[in-house]
Amino acid sequence: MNEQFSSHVLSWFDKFGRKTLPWQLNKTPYRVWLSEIMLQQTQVNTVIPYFKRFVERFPSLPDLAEAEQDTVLSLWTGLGYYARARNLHKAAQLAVERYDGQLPDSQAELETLPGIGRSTAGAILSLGFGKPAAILDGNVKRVLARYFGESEWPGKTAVQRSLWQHSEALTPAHRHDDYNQAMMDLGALVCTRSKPDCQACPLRSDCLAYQEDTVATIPAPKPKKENPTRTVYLLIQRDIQTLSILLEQRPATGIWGGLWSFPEYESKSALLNSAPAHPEQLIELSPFKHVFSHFTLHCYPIVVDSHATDAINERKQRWVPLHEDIELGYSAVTVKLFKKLKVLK
DNA sequence: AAGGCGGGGAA
DNA sequence: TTCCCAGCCTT
Repeated sequence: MNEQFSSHVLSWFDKFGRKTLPWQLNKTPYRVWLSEIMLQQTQVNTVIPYFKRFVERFPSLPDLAEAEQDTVLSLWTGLGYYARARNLHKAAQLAVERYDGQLPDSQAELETLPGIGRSTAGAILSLGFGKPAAILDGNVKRVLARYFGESEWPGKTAVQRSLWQHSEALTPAHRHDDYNQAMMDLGALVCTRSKPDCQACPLRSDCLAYQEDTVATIPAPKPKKENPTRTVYLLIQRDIQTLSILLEQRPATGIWGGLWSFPEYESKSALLNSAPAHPEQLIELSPFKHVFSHFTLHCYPIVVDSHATDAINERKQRWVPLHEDIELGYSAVTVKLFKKLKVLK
């Protein structure tokens, strides 16, 4: 029964699976790990150029461990979910300390490293080390939820547990790596969230959702809650002589952790209180919204022109030249505003 | 313009 | 165990 499932999946993989993604070439545990972290919340096509830049700069795990965090974050700029980059960097350093610069090859040890959970550990073991292990990423979750006609939201603890059991039971001992890749490919290419191509699916004949015509409603959507609004005033302090901008590094944890951003204030008056006393010019840029999944940020950027002074308070700050690429991590909002500033006279 | 994606760490 | 993180892509 389970053998039939995996043999259907593997036959499909032989014909249609992806076999030449950048991380599938010169395959090593390090490259598999890096790709899995990048792919955690980001789609393949977005990841590819980031992955290539990253491995070119850091060909091996010790190279990554030795790097400055700012450099790591700069290579992550635009990819989002920056905690992934901080955890990746930390995990590389731990692997150097504990495992002589190698990734460990057991599920339990892998899961002690920050950023590596059950599914990512399984992927590293199976794809990177060739050891049998099960995975359950979003693609696999969707395929299994439909195959077993799971009508409840897959994020629920009980459903999650059940899907993991199915995944463990179905993962074959032989060709587990191809099987795992196949399940991810199936979810990404055939069993897509909307408009799945059931006619092309090797599991069609036994898929409960297909039989019961519930493919369109599985997986059930995540229960949603309202999206609150926050407002920030961004102080863009500009040195008109050198065309440098004063940025500050955010705290190591939390939103945009470790990235370099404009100082934030709750109100315009608070911002002006911290700005130079007699600015030469004060420009209020157009406010804009930045939407996150759990809140919407209303941004009010205010450019204050002055001559460079020392850091205005005890926060960690530095002047960054507008027209040079410094290796620092920035959020998309910062990148967006830098672009605006470059064309602002 | 709105909603989905998605695994892991903190609370 | 629940809640929170956070930007790109598809619809």
